Amino acid sequence: MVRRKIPIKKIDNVTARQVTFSKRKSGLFKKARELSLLCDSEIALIVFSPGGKLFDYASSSMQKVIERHILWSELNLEKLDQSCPTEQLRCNYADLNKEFGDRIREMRQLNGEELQGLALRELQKLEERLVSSLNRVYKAKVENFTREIDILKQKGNKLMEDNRLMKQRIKPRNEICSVQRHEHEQGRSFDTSLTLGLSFPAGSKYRVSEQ
Amino acid sequence: MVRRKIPIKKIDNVTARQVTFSKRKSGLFKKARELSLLCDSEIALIVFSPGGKLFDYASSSMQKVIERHILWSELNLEKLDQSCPTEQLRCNYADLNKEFGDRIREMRQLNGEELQGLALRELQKLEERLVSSLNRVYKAKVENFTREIDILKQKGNKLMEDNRLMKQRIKPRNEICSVQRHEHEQGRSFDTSLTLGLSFPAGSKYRVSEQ
DNA sequence: AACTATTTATAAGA
DNA sequence: TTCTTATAAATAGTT
Repeated sequence: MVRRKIPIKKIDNVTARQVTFSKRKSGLFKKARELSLLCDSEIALIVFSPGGKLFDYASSSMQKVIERHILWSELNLEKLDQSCPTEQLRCNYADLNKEFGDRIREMRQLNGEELQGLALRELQKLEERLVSSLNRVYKAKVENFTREIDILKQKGNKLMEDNRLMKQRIKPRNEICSVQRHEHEQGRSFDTSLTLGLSFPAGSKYRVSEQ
Repeated sequence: MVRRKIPIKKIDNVTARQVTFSKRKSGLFKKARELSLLCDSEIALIVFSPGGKLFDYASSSMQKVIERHILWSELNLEKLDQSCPTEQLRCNYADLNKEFGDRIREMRQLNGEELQGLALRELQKLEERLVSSLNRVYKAKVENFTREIDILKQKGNKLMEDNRLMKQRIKPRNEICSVQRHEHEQGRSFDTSLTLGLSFPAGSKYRVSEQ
């Protein structure tokens, strides 16, 4: 783009490539910052150098932008209905979808310069509501997972208590009881010996944000 | 940047802002594509318009770049050791960390033009190995979660079987047995009634990729 | 890192 | 929206 125009294809010379990368990277990040400021738009930029080093920029936070991107990707692909497990959640999503359609149709009927800005604000509000609702759906999923484990533990503890009581009734008669094959496990609380961290790294840094 | 220089702050006029957004967005995406091609670097760009519309670009795939970003963020922040649950996984990470340090030191001792390219390739290989190892660590975590649930179910089933056997021993004697308070639960397989989908949307589209 | 000749990007206007 | 154009900004090659 200057002393001589260069073709846009991989630069073979390693040194020249490194220099160009450094220069153009600065330019790209500057442009990203400027667009974000000038137009008040949310932007994320991730760049890995040819050497594998990471450079990034996010107008708000990388986590936020990536989450928003995930939400919009799922919305656009209309794939959520497949991954929505319980009836309750399915309804939740179906309602949102219907509402979204209704609103879009409503707004299509509006005309005139003045109403365009209004429609835009309506769309933004609608988006906010969708994002917030989807976040609630995701949180419900995570809660379900945790709940399953809790319920399993509870049921296990009840069974152990029953077991213990029945044993007390049987033992005094000094019977050889086939169920004692698991005795070594009795008396411990019903739990596994596994100490678990997070199920997925996203669970720490990239979890769905609180509403 | 032209007929007149404009200050880099939010453009108040809505129309002007939309026009500027459209123009600069094109420029930004063009620059991102060019940098990716010229320097063979992995790039992702996410832009939300002031109206909330999504535009994105990724040199490979958005999923890949975001995953690589997550891995590198965790590496850079050196937070993994805190979220690494089992001793085995902790060792895994510690070893990788040590190896990384050793290799860096090794390469720092190298000199000369010719060796720089070699060192760069070494770094890239090393990066690949780190990414692959971290992927294995994350997969292990997910497996642990699933295993915990399986073990809980297994233990529950064993206890239920014991319970049933003991009951058979007690019942013939026609005793009033306090443990029958849970009888309505007997006979079912040990499980919850919850039908679970994914624990997190990331689990589908943004899960750690297979190695 | 600096310089600078050119190419690109783009703000304002049509 | 799209084009035109005057100018600002970015940058390839050089030092």
